[in-house]
Amino acid sequence: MANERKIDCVILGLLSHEELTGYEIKKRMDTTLKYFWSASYGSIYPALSDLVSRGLATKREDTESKRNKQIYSITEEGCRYLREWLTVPVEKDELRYETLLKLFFGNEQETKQALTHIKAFEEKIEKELPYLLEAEKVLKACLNEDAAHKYYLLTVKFGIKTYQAYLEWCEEAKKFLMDSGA
Amino acid sequence: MANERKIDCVILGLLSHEELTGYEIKKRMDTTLKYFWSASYGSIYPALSDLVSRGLATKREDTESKRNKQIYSITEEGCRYLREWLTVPVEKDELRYETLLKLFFGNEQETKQALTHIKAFEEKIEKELPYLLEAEKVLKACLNEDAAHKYYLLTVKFGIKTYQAYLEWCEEAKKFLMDSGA
DNA sequence: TTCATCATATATCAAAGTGATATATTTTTC
DNA sequence: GAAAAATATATCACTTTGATATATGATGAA
Repeated sequence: MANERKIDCVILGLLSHEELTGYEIKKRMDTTLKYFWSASYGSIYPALSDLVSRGLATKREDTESKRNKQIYSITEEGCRYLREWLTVPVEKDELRYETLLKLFFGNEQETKQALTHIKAFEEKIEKELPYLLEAEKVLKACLNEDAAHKYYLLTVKFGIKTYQAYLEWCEEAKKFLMDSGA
Repeated sequence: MANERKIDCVILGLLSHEELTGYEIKKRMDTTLKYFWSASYGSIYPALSDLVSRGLATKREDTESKRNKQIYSITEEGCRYLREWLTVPVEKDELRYETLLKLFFGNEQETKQALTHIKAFEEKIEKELPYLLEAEKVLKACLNEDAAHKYYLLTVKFGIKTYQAYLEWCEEAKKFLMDSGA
């Protein structure tokens, strides 16, 4: 258990809670996991085939719906693999903010440009924060319904804390740039 | 100017301030830019060759040192390219925290495991925060020496703000998990 | 002084992952 | 009933990582 592909672990993590199609997995990525992880179709579909061939998941065709649905489930072996991965220490937490990159090289540009990037960042965060706050409310209300909710709430709280810190920084950064002579 | 490779832009950004070798560029990545960007040798060296062939940078052999040093400089064309990129809106700010992923799937594990991951995260942040605080002090002291320092300080302040938010979250998360019955 | 270790320096490559695109069907909306 | 949106799978060129190989200069301890 040294070099696990992250995509395998995320998919198994999602499947450990419910059966899903590739499309639904992508949706989870773009909503629930969005604030701390992402994945593309180009990694999800091949990974699903691979998981099946390795016996970590199984696939069945959906007969009820009219759609060409491939429903994936985790196997016992898959559960073991996931559990094992969860015990291994975290390898990497990575932040890759183009906003900070453009700001860092800002001496090449006008103060105005820097302010534009900061404002765009601020707006994006302000737009997303309400969803996190709503999620917090919902999760707090149904904390006892599922043991997993406790952990979901923790990741949501992480998002809220950092987003609030971002907004504070935006305020200070704007003030700093405007004071220091635009 | 739609699809710029990020690696080209970071390298040009660094070269816009000083001449550098590939090795030195990697060092900048691992120290100064570390908190919001990263890059590997496997992308830096090919990108440097490519930048030269596109006329955005020039290469000269270092004759003074005994080492096999290839020193790269930005060209006028490269400066234009960089300036142009800096004006284009940010495409993506991405956070990819394995810690949160393992926490999110934590219902599969013991509370103890979750606490272990949180503590490891906390320790890592606590270890790195002093460097950011030191950088802040240094930059504040020599703010007027270089126009770029203003922007460096902003990115450092971003790091400090978020790291402090992380530490607050760690405290709360640990308390929450221990209270909710370990 | 010599030997090991560390830092400097460049280069390459398999593997992982992205982002875009193609295709087709069902469901919703106007 | 036509158009638009959502569901669903699949593929591929391209970017980047992470590991590894190779070699030499600098440092310091024995």
